[in-house]
Amino acid sequence: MRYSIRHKAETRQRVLEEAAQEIRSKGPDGVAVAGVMARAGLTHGGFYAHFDSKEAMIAEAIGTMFDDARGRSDAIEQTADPRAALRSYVDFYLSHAHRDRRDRGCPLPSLSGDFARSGAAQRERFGEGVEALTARLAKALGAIGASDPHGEASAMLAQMVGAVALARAVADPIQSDAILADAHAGLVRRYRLGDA
Amino acid sequence: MRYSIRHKAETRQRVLEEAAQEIRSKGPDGVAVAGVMARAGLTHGGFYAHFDSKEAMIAEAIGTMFDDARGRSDAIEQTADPRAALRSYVDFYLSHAHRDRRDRGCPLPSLSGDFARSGAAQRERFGEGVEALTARLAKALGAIGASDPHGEASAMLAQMVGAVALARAVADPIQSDAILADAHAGLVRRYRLGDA
DNA sequence: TGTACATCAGTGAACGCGCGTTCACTGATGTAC
DNA sequence: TGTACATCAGTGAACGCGCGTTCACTGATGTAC
Repeated sequence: MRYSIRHKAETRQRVLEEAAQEIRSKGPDGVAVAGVMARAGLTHGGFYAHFDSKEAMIAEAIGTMFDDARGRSDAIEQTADPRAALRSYVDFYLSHAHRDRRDRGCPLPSLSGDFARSGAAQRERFGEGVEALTARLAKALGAIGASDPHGEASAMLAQMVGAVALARAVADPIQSDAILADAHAGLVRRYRLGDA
Repeated sequence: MRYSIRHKAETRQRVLEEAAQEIRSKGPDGVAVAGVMARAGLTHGGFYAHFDSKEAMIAEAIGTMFDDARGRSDAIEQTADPRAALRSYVDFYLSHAHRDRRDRGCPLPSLSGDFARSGAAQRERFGEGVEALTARLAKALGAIGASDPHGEASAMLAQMVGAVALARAVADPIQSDAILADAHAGLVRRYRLGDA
């Protein structure tokens, strides 16, 4: 064996992370194998030593994106006060920073349109990501006394995803800010997250 | 002059309508000039007699899509009872039929991700479409006594757009149905649209 | 310890295909006589 | 009214480019002696 056992795995992971960023900022169709490899400091020819196809890499990169998202939503479970946990997640999700950094944030608002058109494998992973996030929100909503925690978590997530998706797509910054603020106000009022 | 004066304009309109459908089902990057022309019963060579470029055609087709959407939301203003109008629009928007027919429905859930990545001209048109629809919902919400009609309309639209976008992207039909139902239940409860 | 060998991650040229765009040509039909 | 002509929407072959994929090759380094 030439390189250390971990060497290949590390390269692969680096490629996946670059891919995950590019997918979020350019969409799955917008990423080019050669571009992702170049960002990882490699040439495109080596790609197939790591992945069977571009499509297979995209499917795996979805996993990487949701791992990132999971990291951010960990705080929901780790914060003792569920109301404060929800408030801080909603604050983050509907923030200008989250809207403006497509390459870093939650994959749901950027990519639901693209994945609606893609293959079953990718859509299954996407569905698992949606469910995982919904379950975390549901736990917190249950803790503050929601009568249908999972259903309300699902509706809450839809509202945040839709608001960020629309806020990113409109050209006018005032309109965009208002879309985020309106969704934020609605959620804070509905779940009494104010001053939490 | 060879063909009647209207002949060319009619052809152009036919091409735009086919393009609007293809954009919604395949995304702007997924549409091919040759494919759209073939659907309109033409060969690809004639395309440039009608449009300067593929991009120019996409920009115009966005207008066509919002014209379609405007047609569907006309009912909100034309129905006498605002609560019934809202209920029927929410029913339509969160229906299985709307989820399953991407090529016909509202362009917001399918395309917000794509337009977040596109040029200013296209995003401006998109923003106008969002605002027009929000204003219609706001009028009805105002009529049923909402305290901040425009803000609540914006939050309501975000929730519907997010729910349809997610419902289209997940693979599992049970999960997908649940996402629509949860958003629907939330809106009906919040605005007392039950049995309207 | 030092040296030869084997491995295989990574290189870079090449191929094929799809697609946007161009262009010389066609032929249906409105107009002029 | 009928006929020749001019126009131009539409045709279809061709071109160039980007990109996914393949493949023969390289060279850094772990292992065996």
